[in-house]
Amino acid sequence: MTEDKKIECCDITEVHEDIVNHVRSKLPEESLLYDLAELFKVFGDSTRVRILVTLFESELCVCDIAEVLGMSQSAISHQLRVLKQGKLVKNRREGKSVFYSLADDHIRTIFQQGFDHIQE
Amino acid sequence: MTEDKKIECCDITEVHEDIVNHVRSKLPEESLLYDLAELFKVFGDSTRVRILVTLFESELCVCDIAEVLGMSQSAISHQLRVLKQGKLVKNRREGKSVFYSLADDHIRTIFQQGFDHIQE
DNA sequence: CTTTCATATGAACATATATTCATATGTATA
DNA sequence: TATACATATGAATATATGTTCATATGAAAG
Repeated sequence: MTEDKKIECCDITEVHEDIVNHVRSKLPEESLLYDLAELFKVFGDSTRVRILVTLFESELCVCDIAEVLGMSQSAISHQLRVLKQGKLVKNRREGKSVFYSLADDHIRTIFQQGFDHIQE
Repeated sequence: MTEDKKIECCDITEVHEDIVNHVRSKLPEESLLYDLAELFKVFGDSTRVRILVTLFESELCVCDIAEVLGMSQSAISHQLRVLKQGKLVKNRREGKSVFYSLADDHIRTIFQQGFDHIQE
């Protein structure tokens, strides 16, 4: 039952308890929300954002990304690893080079929505 | 001019230099990309994601959010501050309580796209 | 097989950040 | 005014994370 569940804070207990229970019943599964946060965490670094935006234009090898962004090959490589783990980029080998590209198109949509939010 | 700009890595210099210059010219302003990363950084924490999803359902006071998520009032209050700074939530005072709600609807769209990305 | 070059990776370091604890602020009520 | 309660906040702590440096891996060429 729910009536043995008591809310300690907030005086107007009954009203809030209803709302609390309703909201709780509507919440998505914990693991889904965790995964969502993990996805946004990957987007939440300016180096990774810059890499992804760079890849909007063209498939690129690691050293070209480093050149475009003015950063070390190692730093870029580490971040590409994070992006790959998040399934945001894919890569293919061509001789000594490895070319990276966007894994799917949700990224563009999400970034566009992000831009919209910022610019208002 | 551009020809004095030399790429140290990558043997096939000429080809890559073209791509690098092209991509560079298409990149959005640095500050915009920084702000975008800052926005996603706010989304990139499971407590804040859970707070936002909670607010999808209903306006709530701080102690109710804490109750729904099973966390301390202080922790929630600190995170609400971050969300407020990111202009993702707004609040209004009603007596001793402060009610928080979503600041705009981009958040739902962004989260939906995030869910879509995860579930494929 | 050895060398060269592009990329990947482990360790170390510095920085950022989420939560807790204690306490301050602000509002309503006795 | 004094008390109670909801919220906010500063300091401290623990943990996560981004970059650098050194080095390993892997592919092409001599």
